[in-house]
Amino acid sequence: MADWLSRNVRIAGVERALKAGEVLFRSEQRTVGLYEVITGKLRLVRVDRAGREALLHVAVAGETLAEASLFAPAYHCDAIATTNAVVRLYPKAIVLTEFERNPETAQAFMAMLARQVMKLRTRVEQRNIHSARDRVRHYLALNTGADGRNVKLTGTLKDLAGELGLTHEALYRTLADMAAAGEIERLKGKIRLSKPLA
Amino acid sequence: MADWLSRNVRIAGVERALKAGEVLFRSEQRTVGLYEVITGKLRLVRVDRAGREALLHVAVAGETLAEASLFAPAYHCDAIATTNAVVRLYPKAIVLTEFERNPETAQAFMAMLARQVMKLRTRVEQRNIHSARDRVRHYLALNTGADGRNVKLTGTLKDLAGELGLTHEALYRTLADMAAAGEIERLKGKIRLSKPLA
DNA sequence: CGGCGTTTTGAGAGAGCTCAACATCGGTGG
DNA sequence: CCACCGATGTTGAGCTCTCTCAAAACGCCG
Repeated sequence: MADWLSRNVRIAGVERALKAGEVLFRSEQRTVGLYEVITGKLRLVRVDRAGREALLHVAVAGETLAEASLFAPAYHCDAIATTNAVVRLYPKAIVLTEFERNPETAQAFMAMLARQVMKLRTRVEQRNIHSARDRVRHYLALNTGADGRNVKLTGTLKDLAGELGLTHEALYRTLADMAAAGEIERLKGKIRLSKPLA
Repeated sequence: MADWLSRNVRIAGVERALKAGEVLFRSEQRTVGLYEVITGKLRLVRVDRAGREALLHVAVAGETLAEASLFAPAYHCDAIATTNAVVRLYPKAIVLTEFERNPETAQAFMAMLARQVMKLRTRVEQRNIHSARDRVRHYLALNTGADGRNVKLTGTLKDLAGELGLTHEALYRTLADMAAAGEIERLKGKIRLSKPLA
Protein backbone atom coordinates (compact mmCIF):
# COMPACT_ATOMS: atom_id res chain seq x y z
CA MET A 1 0.00 0.00 0.00
CA ALA A 2 2.52 2.55 1.15
CA ASP A 3 4.45 2.52 -2.09
CA TRP A 4 4.42 6.28 -2.02
CA LEU A 5 6.94 6.44 0.76
CA SER A 6 10.65 6.25 0.39
CA ARG A 7 12.49 3.74 2.50
CA ASN A 8 13.83 6.55 4.67
CA VAL A 9 10.39 7.64 5.69
CA ARG A 10 9.00 4.17 6.02
CA ILE A 11 11.50 3.17 8.66
CA ALA A 12 10.77 6.34 10.59
CA GLY A 13 7.18 5.20 11.09
CA VAL A 14 6.08 4.75 14.67
CA GLU A 15 3.23 2.43 15.47
CA ARG A 16 0.62 3.13 18.05
CA ALA A 17 -2.27 1.02 19.27
CA LEU A 18 -5.61 2.60 20.09
CA LYS A 19 -8.53 1.22 22.01
CA ALA A 20 -12.00 1.72 20.63
CA GLY A 21 -13.10 5.22 21.51
CA GLU A 22 -9.59 6.50 22.10
CA VAL A 23 -8.66 9.83 20.58
CA LEU A 24 -5.73 10.01 18.20
CA PHE A 25 -5.76 13.78 17.87
CA ARG A 26 -8.09 16.68 18.40
CA SER A 27 -8.81 19.80 16.44
CA GLU A 28 -6.49 22.71 17.21
CA GLN A 29 -3.71 20.46 18.45
CA ARG A 30 -0.31 20.93 16.88
CA THR A 31 0.19 18.57 13.98
CA VAL A 32 2.76 15.88 14.46
CA GLY A 33 2.55 14.13 11.15
CA LEU A 34 0.80 11.84 8.78
CA TYR A 35 -0.83 8.60 9.83
CA GLU A 36 -1.44 5.33 8.11
CA VAL A 37 -4.14 3.00 9.39
CA ILE A 38 -2.74 -0.49 9.85
CA THR A 39 -5.77 -2.19 11.36
CA GLY A 40 -9.17 -1.07 12.59
CA LYS A 41 -11.24 1.99 11.86
CA LEU A 42 -10.94 5.63 12.83
CA ARG A 43 -13.50 8.33 12.31
CA LEU A 44 -12.68 11.94 11.52
CA VAL A 45 -15.23 14.36 12.88
CA ARG A 46 -15.83 18.01 13.53
CA VAL A 47 -17.26 18.47 16.98
CA ASP A 48 -19.22 21.52 18.09
CA ARG A 49 -19.43 22.83 21.62
CA ALA A 50 -22.52 20.83 22.33
CA GLY A 51 -20.50 17.72 21.58
CA ARG A 52 -22.38 16.81 18.42
CA GLU A 53 -20.23 15.19 15.78
CA ALA A 54 -20.34 15.85 12.07
CA LEU A 55 -18.71 12.96 10.29
CA LEU A 56 -16.03 13.84 7.76
CA HIS A 57 -14.64 10.43 6.97
CA VAL A 58 -14.14 6.92 8.18
CA ALA A 59 -10.61 5.70 7.60
CA VAL A 60 -10.02 1.98 7.37
CA ALA A 61 -6.96 -0.23 7.20
CA GLY A 62 -4.62 0.77 4.40
CA GLU A 63 -5.66 4.38 4.20
CA THR A 64 -3.62 7.43 5.03
CA LEU A 65 -4.95 10.01 7.36
CA ALA A 66 -4.42 13.72 7.87
CA GLU A 67 -2.39 14.27 4.74
CA ALA A 68 -3.18 17.95 4.90
CA SER A 69 -1.74 18.17 8.37
CA LEU A 70 1.72 18.03 6.85
CA PHE A 71 1.14 21.55 5.61
CA ALA A 72 -0.83 23.01 8.48
CA PRO A 73 0.21 23.95 12.02
CA ALA A 74 -2.88 22.45 13.65
CA TYR A 75 -5.43 19.74 12.97
CA HIS A 76 -8.83 20.77 11.71
CA CYS A 77 -10.81 17.85 12.99
CA ASP A 78 -10.79 15.12 15.60
CA ALA A 79 -9.66 11.58 14.93
CA ILE A 80 -11.18 8.92 17.13
CA ALA A 81 -10.79 5.16 16.99
CA THR A 82 -14.11 3.54 16.22
CA THR A 83 -12.72 0.08 16.85
CA ASN A 84 -9.51 -1.09 18.39
CA ALA A 85 -6.93 0.06 15.92
CA VAL A 86 -3.28 0.34 15.08
CA VAL A 87 -1.89 3.36 13.28
CA ARG A 88 1.57 4.29 12.11
CA LEU A 89 2.80 7.84 12.46
CA TYR A 90 5.20 9.35 9.96
CA PRO A 91 6.60 12.42 11.67
CA LYS A 92 6.05 15.63 9.82
CA ALA A 93 9.62 16.90 9.97
CA ILE A 94 11.04 13.70 8.56
CA VAL A 95 8.53 13.51 5.75
CA LEU A 96 8.93 17.13 4.75
CA THR A 97 12.71 17.11 4.77
CA GLU A 98 12.60 13.92 2.76
CA PHE A 99 10.41 15.67 0.22
CA GLU A 100 12.96 18.43 -0.11
CA ARG A 101 15.97 16.23 -0.26
CA ASN A 102 14.40 13.73 -2.53
CA PRO A 103 12.12 15.11 -5.23
CA GLU A 104 11.15 11.63 -6.40
CA THR A 105 9.60 11.00 -3.03
CA ALA A 106 7.69 14.23 -3.25
CA GLN A 107 6.51 13.25 -6.71
CA ALA A 108 5.43 9.84 -5.55
CA PHE A 109 3.40 11.45 -2.81
CA MET A 110 1.81 13.90 -5.21
CA ALA A 111 0.99 11.09 -7.58
CA MET A 112 -0.65 9.15 -4.77
CA LEU A 113 -2.73 12.14 -3.80
CA ALA A 114 -3.71 12.82 -7.39
CA ARG A 115 -4.84 9.22 -7.81
CA GLN A 116 -6.89 9.49 -4.67
CA VAL A 117 -8.53 12.64 -5.90
CA MET A 118 -9.50 10.87 -9.09
CA LYS A 119 -10.83 7.87 -7.24
CA LEU A 120 -12.85 9.99 -4.85
CA ARG A 121 -14.31 12.10 -7.62
CA THR A 122 -15.39 8.91 -9.28
CA ARG A 123 -16.98 7.71 -6.12
CA VAL A 124 -18.90 10.94 -5.71
CA GLU A 125 -20.11 10.55 -9.26
CA GLN A 126 -21.14 6.99 -8.51
CA ARG A 127 -23.23 8.17 -5.62
CA ASN A 128 -25.05 10.54 -7.92
CA ILE A 129 -26.56 7.51 -9.60
CA HIS A 130 -29.81 6.74 -7.88
CA SER A 131 -30.81 3.41 -9.32
CA ALA A 132 -29.13 0.49 -7.63
CA ARG A 133 -28.84 -1.30 -10.93
CA ASP A 134 -27.17 1.58 -12.70
CA ARG A 135 -24.88 2.09 -9.78
CA VAL A 136 -23.79 -1.53 -9.97
CA ARG A 137 -23.34 -1.20 -13.73
CA HIS A 138 -21.18 1.87 -13.18
CA TYR A 139 -19.06 -0.03 -10.72
CA LEU A 140 -18.70 -3.02 -13.00
CA ALA A 141 -17.86 -0.87 -16.00
CA LEU A 142 -15.05 0.81 -14.11
CA ASN A 143 -13.67 -2.34 -12.57
CA THR A 144 -13.46 -4.84 -15.34
CA GLY A 145 -10.15 -6.55 -15.82
CA ALA A 146 -8.07 -6.30 -18.94
CA ASP A 147 -10.45 -8.53 -20.87
CA GLY A 148 -13.36 -6.20 -20.21
CA ARG A 149 -15.47 -9.04 -18.90
CA ASN A 150 -14.42 -10.10 -15.45
CA VAL A 151 -14.69 -8.08 -12.29
CA LYS A 152 -12.76 -9.49 -9.40
CA LEU A 153 -14.49 -9.18 -6.06
CA THR A 154 -12.32 -8.31 -3.12
CA GLY A 155 -13.96 -9.06 0.17
CA THR A 156 -17.56 -9.96 0.72
CA LEU A 157 -20.60 -8.72 -1.11
CA LYS A 158 -21.56 -6.99 2.08
CA ASP A 159 -18.36 -4.97 1.85
CA LEU A 160 -19.14 -4.17 -1.75
CA ALA A 161 -22.58 -2.99 -0.74
CA GLY A 162 -20.95 -0.58 1.67
CA GLU A 163 -18.58 0.66 -0.98
CA LEU A 164 -21.48 1.24 -3.32
CA GLY A 165 -23.56 2.96 -0.69
CA LEU A 166 -26.31 0.37 -0.88
CA THR A 167 -27.77 -1.90 1.75
CA HIS A 168 -26.59 -5.47 1.34
CA GLU A 169 -30.15 -6.58 0.70
CA ALA A 170 -30.51 -4.15 -2.16
CA LEU A 171 -27.24 -5.33 -3.66
CA TYR A 172 -28.14 -9.02 -3.38
CA ARG A 173 -31.46 -8.41 -5.04
CA THR A 174 -29.96 -6.29 -7.78
CA LEU A 175 -27.30 -8.86 -8.57
CA ALA A 176 -29.91 -11.62 -8.56
CA ASP A 177 -32.08 -9.64 -10.97
CA MET A 178 -29.16 -8.87 -13.27
CA ALA A 179 -28.12 -12.49 -13.32
CA ALA A 180 -31.70 -13.57 -14.02
CA ALA A 181 -31.85 -11.07 -16.87
CA GLY A 182 -28.69 -12.58 -18.32
CA GLU A 183 -26.71 -9.39 -17.90
CA ILE A 184 -24.09 -10.94 -15.64
CA GLU A 185 -22.82 -14.28 -14.45
CA ARG A 186 -21.95 -14.75 -10.83
CA LEU A 187 -18.87 -16.84 -10.32
CA LYS A 188 -16.69 -17.68 -7.39
CA GLY A 189 -14.93 -14.46 -6.35
CA LYS A 190 -15.89 -12.58 -9.47
CA ILE A 191 -18.67 -11.35 -11.68
CA ARG A 192 -18.59 -11.78 -15.43
CA LEU A 193 -20.38 -9.49 -17.80
CA SER A 194 -22.34 -11.31 -20.45
CA LYS A 195 -21.46 -8.60 -22.95
CA PRO A 196 -17.83 -7.55 -22.64
CA LEU A 197 -17.26 -3.81 -22.72
CA ALA A 198 -13.82 -3.35 -24.05
CA MET B 1 -8.32 29.93 -7.10
CA ALA B 2 -4.98 28.93 -8.48
CA ASP B 3 -3.08 29.96 -5.38
CA TRP B 4 -1.24 26.69 -5.57
CA LEU B 5 0.77 27.77 -8.57
CA SER B 6 3.89 29.79 -8.51
CA ARG B 7 4.04 32.85 -10.69
CA ASN B 8 6.41 31.05 -13.05
CA VAL B 9 3.91 28.35 -13.78
CA ARG B 10 0.95 30.65 -13.92
CA ILE B 11 2.36 32.72 -16.74
CA ALA B 12 3.15 29.56 -18.69
CA GLY B 13 -0.55 28.74 -18.83
CA VAL B 14 -2.04 28.50 -22.29
CA GLU B 15 -5.73 29.08 -22.78
CA ARG B 16 -7.85 27.12 -25.16
CA ALA B 17 -11.50 27.48 -26.04
CA LEU B 18 -13.65 24.41 -26.63
CA LYS B 19 -17.04 24.13 -28.25
CA ALA B 20 -19.64 21.98 -26.58
CA GLY B 21 -18.91 18.37 -27.47
CA GLU B 22 -15.31 19.01 -28.41
CA VAL B 23 -12.70 16.63 -27.05
CA LEU B 24 -9.88 17.99 -24.93
CA PHE B 25 -8.01 14.71 -24.70
CA ARG B 26 -8.60 11.02 -25.11
CA SER B 27 -7.50 8.00 -23.20
CA GLU B 28 -4.12 6.62 -24.25
CA GLN B 29 -2.96 9.95 -25.66
CA ARG B 30 0.34 11.26 -24.40
CA THR B 31 -0.14 13.61 -21.48
CA VAL B 32 0.71 17.24 -22.11
CA GLY B 33 -0.07 18.69 -18.72
CA LEU B 34 -2.52 19.84 -16.16
CA TYR B 35 -5.66 21.80 -16.98
CA GLU B 36 -7.65 24.36 -15.13
CA VAL B 37 -11.25 24.99 -16.11
CA ILE B 38 -11.82 28.71 -16.59
CA THR B 39 -15.42 28.64 -17.77
CA GLY B 40 -17.91 25.95 -18.72
CA LYS B 41 -18.08 22.28 -17.90
CA LEU B 42 -16.09 19.27 -19.01
CA ARG B 43 -16.88 15.65 -18.35
CA LEU B 44 -14.32 12.95 -17.75
CA VAL B 45 -15.44 9.57 -18.95
CA ARG B 46 -14.22 6.10 -19.66
CA VAL B 47 -15.52 4.94 -22.99
CA ASP B 48 -15.79 1.32 -24.03
CA ARG B 49 -15.64 0.02 -27.57
CA ALA B 50 -19.36 0.22 -27.95
CA GLY B 51 -19.09 3.94 -27.26
CA ARG B 52 -20.88 3.82 -23.94
CA GLU B 53 -19.62 6.33 -21.44
CA ALA B 54 -19.05 5.76 -17.75
CA LEU B 55 -18.92 9.10 -16.04
CA LEU B 56 -15.94 9.70 -13.79
CA HIS B 57 -16.36 13.34 -13.00
CA VAL B 58 -17.79 16.63 -14.14
CA ALA B 59 -15.30 19.45 -13.84
CA VAL B 60 -16.64 22.98 -13.56
CA ALA B 61 -15.08 26.43 -13.58
CA GLY B 62 -12.32 26.78 -11.02
CA GLU B 63 -11.40 23.13 -10.84
CA THR B 64 -8.21 21.51 -11.94
CA LEU B 65 -8.25 18.57 -14.22
CA ALA B 66 -5.99 15.63 -14.88
CA GLU B 67 -3.68 16.23 -11.95
CA ALA B 68 -2.54 12.65 -12.13
CA SER B 69 -1.49 13.11 -15.72
CA LEU B 70 1.57 14.97 -14.49
CA PHE B 71 2.92 11.67 -13.32
CA ALA B 72 1.70 9.37 -16.04
CA PRO B 73 2.74 9.00 -19.67
CA ALA B 74 -0.82 8.73 -20.99
CA TYR B 75 -4.31 9.80 -20.03
CA HIS B 76 -6.61 7.22 -18.51
CA CYS B 77 -9.90 8.75 -19.52
CA ASP B 78 -11.48 11.08 -22.06
CA ALA B 79 -12.21 14.73 -21.38
CA ILE B 80 -15.03 16.23 -23.37
CA ALA B 81 -16.56 19.67 -23.16
CA THR B 82 -20.17 19.42 -22.06
CA THR B 83 -20.75 23.11 -22.71
CA ASN B 84 -18.70 25.69 -24.50
CA ALA B 85 -15.69 26.03 -22.28
CA VAL B 86 -12.33 27.62 -21.78
CA VAL B 87 -9.47 25.75 -20.17
CA ARG B 88 -5.93 26.70 -19.33
CA LEU B 89 -3.12 24.23 -19.89
CA TYR B 90 -0.07 24.19 -17.65
CA PRO B 91 2.52 22.20 -19.57
CA LYS B 92 3.82 19.18 -17.76
CA ALA B 93 7.51 19.88 -18.23
CA ILE B 94 7.25 23.37 -16.87
CA VAL B 95 5.24 22.33 -13.86
CA LEU B 96 7.50 19.43 -13.00
CA THR B 97 10.74 21.34 -13.35
CA GLU B 98 9.22 24.08 -11.24
CA PHE B 99 8.45 21.51 -8.58
CA GLU B 100 12.05 20.41 -8.52
CA ARG B 101 13.53 23.85 -8.57
CA ASN B 102 11.11 25.26 -6.12
CA PRO B 103 10.09 22.99 -3.27
CA GLU B 104 7.60 25.53 -1.95
CA THR B 105 5.66 25.23 -5.16
CA ALA B 106 5.68 21.48 -4.83
CA GLN B 107 4.44 21.81 -1.27
CA ALA B 108 1.69 24.19 -2.26
CA PHE B 109 0.54 21.71 -4.85
CA MET B 110 0.60 18.84 -2.39
CA ALA B 111 -1.33 20.93 0.11
CA MET B 112 -3.95 21.72 -2.50
CA LEU B 113 -4.30 18.05 -3.37
CA ALA B 114 -4.52 17.08 0.29
CA ARG B 115 -7.26 19.62 0.89
CA GLN B 116 -9.15 18.28 -2.08
CA VAL B 117 -8.87 14.76 -0.78
CA MET B 118 -10.32 15.90 2.52
CA LYS B 119 -13.13 17.77 0.85
CA LEU B 120 -14.00 14.87 -1.39
CA ARG B 121 -13.97 12.39 1.45
CA THR B 122 -16.35 14.66 3.27
CA ARG B 123 -18.60 14.81 0.28
CA VAL B 124 -18.68 11.04 0.00
CA GLU B 125 -19.60 10.88 3.65
CA GLN B 126 -22.32 13.43 3.06
CA ARG B 127 -23.81 11.25 0.36
CA ASN B 128 -24.01 8.39 2.81
CA ILE B 129 -26.65 10.36 4.66
CA HIS B 130 -30.00 9.38 3.25
CA SER B 131 -32.38 11.82 4.85
CA ALA B 132 -32.51 15.14 3.04
CA ARG B 133 -32.88 16.97 6.31
CA ASP B 134 -29.85 15.37 7.87
CA ARG B 135 -27.88 15.93 4.72
CA VAL B 136 -28.70 19.61 4.84
CA ARG B 137 -27.82 19.68 8.53
CA HIS B 138 -24.49 18.07 7.77
CA TYR B 139 -23.80 20.67 5.12
CA LEU B 140 -24.77 23.53 7.38
CA ALA B 141 -22.74 22.21 10.28
CA LEU B 142 -19.63 22.04 8.12
CA ASN B 143 -20.12 25.40 6.45
CA THR B 144 -20.94 27.81 9.20
CA GLY B 145 -18.87 30.93 9.37
CA ALA B 146 -16.67 31.88 12.28
CA ASP B 147 -19.65 32.71 14.45
CA GLY B 148 -21.10 29.24 14.04
CA ARG B 149 -24.43 30.63 12.95
CA ASN B 150 -24.34 31.92 9.43
CA VAL B 151 -23.86 29.88 6.30
CA LYS B 152 -23.15 31.94 3.23
CA LEU B 153 -24.77 30.65 0.08
CA THR B 154 -22.70 30.84 -3.04
CA GLY B 155 -24.72 30.55 -6.18
CA THR B 156 -28.34 29.52 -6.41
CA LEU B 157 -30.23 27.05 -4.31
CA LYS B 158 -30.45 24.92 -7.38
CA ASP B 159 -26.68 24.74 -7.44
CA LEU B 160 -26.67 23.84 -3.79
CA ALA B 161 -29.16 21.07 -4.48
CA GLY B 162 -26.76 19.68 -7.03
CA GLU B 163 -23.88 19.87 -4.61
CA LEU B 164 -25.92 18.05 -2.01
CA GLY B 165 -27.10 15.42 -4.43
CA LEU B 166 -30.74 16.33 -3.99
CA THR B 167 -33.34 17.49 -6.46
CA HIS B 168 -34.04 21.16 -6.16
CA GLU B 169 -37.62 20.40 -5.15
CA ALA B 170 -36.47 18.26 -2.26
CA LEU B 171 -34.10 20.96 -1.10
CA TYR B 172 -36.75 23.68 -1.27
CA ARG B 173 -39.14 21.60 0.72
CA THR B 174 -36.56 20.64 3.29
CA LEU B 175 -35.47 24.23 3.81
CA ALA B 176 -39.08 25.33 4.07
CA ASP B 177 -39.77 22.65 6.67
CA MET B 178 -36.67 23.51 8.68
CA ALA B 179 -37.56 27.18 8.63
CA ALA B 180 -41.12 26.40 9.69
CA ALA B 181 -39.78 24.28 12.53
CA GLY B 182 -37.65 27.19 13.67
CA GLU B 183 -34.41 25.38 13.03
CA ILE B 184 -33.10 27.89 10.52
CA GLU B 185 -33.77 31.37 9.23
CA ARG B 186 -33.55 32.06 5.54
CA LEU B 187 -31.97 35.36 4.75
CA LYS B 188 -30.73 37.02 1.60
CA GLY B 189 -27.72 35.05 0.41
CA LYS B 190 -27.35 33.07 3.60
CA ILE B 191 -28.95 30.74 6.07
CA ARG B 192 -28.78 31.33 9.80
CA LEU B 193 -28.98 28.56 12.33
CA SER B 194 -31.36 29.29 15.16
CA LYS B 195 -29.06 27.48 17.56
CA PRO B 196 -25.40 28.29 16.90
CA LEU B 197 -23.10 25.33 16.91
CA ALA B 198 -19.76 26.64 17.95
C1' DC C 1 -21.79 -31.18 14.88
C1' DG C 2 -22.46 -26.33 16.43
C1' DG C 3 -22.07 -21.47 15.83
C1' DC C 4 -21.30 -17.26 13.51
C1' DG C 5 -21.25 -14.31 9.60
C1' DT C 6 -22.69 -14.04 4.89
C1' DT C 7 -26.17 -14.64 1.56
C1' DT C 8 -30.98 -14.79 0.34
C1' DT C 9 -35.87 -13.88 0.21
C1' DG C 10 -40.22 -11.56 2.10
C1' DA C 11 -43.26 -7.80 3.31
C1' DG C 12 -44.14 -3.05 4.44
C1' DA C 13 -43.42 1.82 4.77
C1' DG C 14 -41.28 6.01 4.07
C1' DA C 15 -38.73 9.31 1.53
C1' DG C 16 -37.19 11.34 -2.33
C1' DC C 17 -37.90 11.47 -7.38
C1' DT C 18 -40.78 12.66 -11.30
C1' DC C 19 -44.00 15.33 -13.61
C1' DA C 20 -46.69 19.43 -13.44
C1' DA C 21 -48.30 24.01 -12.57
C1' DC C 22 -47.46 28.40 -10.86
C1' DA C 23 -45.03 32.38 -8.61
C1' DT C 24 -41.09 35.38 -8.47
C1' DC C 25 -37.20 37.85 -9.83
C1' DG C 26 -33.84 40.10 -12.85
C1' DG C 27 -32.56 41.51 -17.10
C1' DT C 28 -33.65 43.12 -22.01
C1' DG C 29 -35.62 45.55 -25.53
C1' DG C 30 -39.26 48.12 -27.41
C1' DC D 1 -41.53 52.75 -18.17
C1' DC D 2 -43.51 48.63 -19.17
C1' DA D 3 -44.01 44.13 -21.33
C1' DC D 4 -41.72 40.14 -22.07
C1' DC D 5 -38.79 36.24 -21.21
C1' DG D 6 -35.90 32.89 -19.08
C1' DA D 7 -34.21 31.01 -14.98
C1' DT D 8 -34.95 30.45 -10.22
C1' DG D 9 -37.91 29.45 -6.59
C1' DT D 10 -42.26 27.08 -4.70
C1' DT D 11 -45.90 23.93 -3.98
C1' DG D 12 -48.83 19.78 -5.17
C1' DA D 13 -49.74 14.83 -6.05
C1' DG D 14 -48.47 10.26 -7.16
C1' DC D 15 -45.17 6.60 -7.66
C1' DT D 16 -41.27 4.02 -7.51
C1' DC D 17 -37.48 2.40 -5.27
C1' DT D 18 -34.66 1.67 -1.63
C1' DC D 19 -34.45 1.16 3.28
C1' DT D 20 -35.93 -1.18 7.36
C1' DC D 21 -37.18 -4.98 9.96
C1' DA D 22 -37.60 -10.05 9.89
C1' DA D 23 -36.59 -14.67 9.11
C1' DA D 24 -34.47 -18.45 6.99
C1' DA D 25 -30.84 -20.94 4.17
C1' DC D 26 -26.05 -21.42 3.35
C1' DG D 27 -21.08 -21.88 4.09
C1' DC D 28 -17.04 -21.98 6.67
C1' DC D 29 -14.25 -22.99 10.66
C1' DG D 30 -13.36 -24.68 15.04
